[in-house]
Amino acid sequence: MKNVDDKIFLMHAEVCKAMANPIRLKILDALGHGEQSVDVMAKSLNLRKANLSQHLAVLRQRGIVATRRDGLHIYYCCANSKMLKACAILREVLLEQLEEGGRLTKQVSRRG
Amino acid sequence: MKNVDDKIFLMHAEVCKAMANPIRLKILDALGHGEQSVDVMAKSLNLRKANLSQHLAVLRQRGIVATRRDGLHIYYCCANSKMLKACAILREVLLEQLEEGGRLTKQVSRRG
DNA sequence: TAAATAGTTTCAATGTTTCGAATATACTAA
DNA sequence: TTAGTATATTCGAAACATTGAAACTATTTA
Repeated sequence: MKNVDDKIFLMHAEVCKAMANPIRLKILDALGHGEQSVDVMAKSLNLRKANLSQHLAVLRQRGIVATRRDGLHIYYCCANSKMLKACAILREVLLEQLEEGGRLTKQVSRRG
Repeated sequence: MKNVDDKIFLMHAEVCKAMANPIRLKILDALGHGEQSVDVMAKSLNLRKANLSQHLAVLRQRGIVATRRDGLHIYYCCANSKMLKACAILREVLLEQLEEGGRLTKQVSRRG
């Protein structure tokens, strides 16, 4: 049997794969503010329902989001706030990089 | 021009893509303990050099690792410790899920 | 300079992800 | 039961990722 570390690396890669799409990251970001129905998300993110549903399925399969049905509507929420925390840290780094990049670009154009 | 948020979601997805592979996560984990040469990593991770180099290129292109040459050797290190922090949080969640799963399995088999 | 070592890149085969379109399922109301 | 709304699944095509093998570049040493 495979050891626990290898299993964790595999699971970790699966989670990253699930997050490796800008639409799915927007979905997670939206769910960070509270649960939402597919319908509402489709409108606010401007996506076809079928496509949104496919992305939600990916997140569901990896246990990143959880669902609750209420009548016709299915409400999605983030399954674990620590995952949002991990996302937030990465975004922090990227924002820094973006700012850094902007500053460098300005310096270069000032020189050119 | 695309707005900053969209750009961040795209960059974030790129970073997740780069991390969405168990080999690359093992590489990052190894680099968490300090810089290492390709040669040493190839041996410790039991990978062909060409393949390791391909994975390192993915991490390099996304700015996740940085390099330094010293003579014949090229040393890789993690470019930003916050990224390791984000990885650590995700692994924490996954370890919890794995433990939770194990506990449930035991309960089920006790009942069965 | 040639040979050796460390690392990278390119190519082609194979596998995976993404999407829209069509189809299917779950629930509600008439 | 039928119709209607909300969501999910399946399929096929295009785009993308992963791999080993071979060819390539950079550095050191003789």
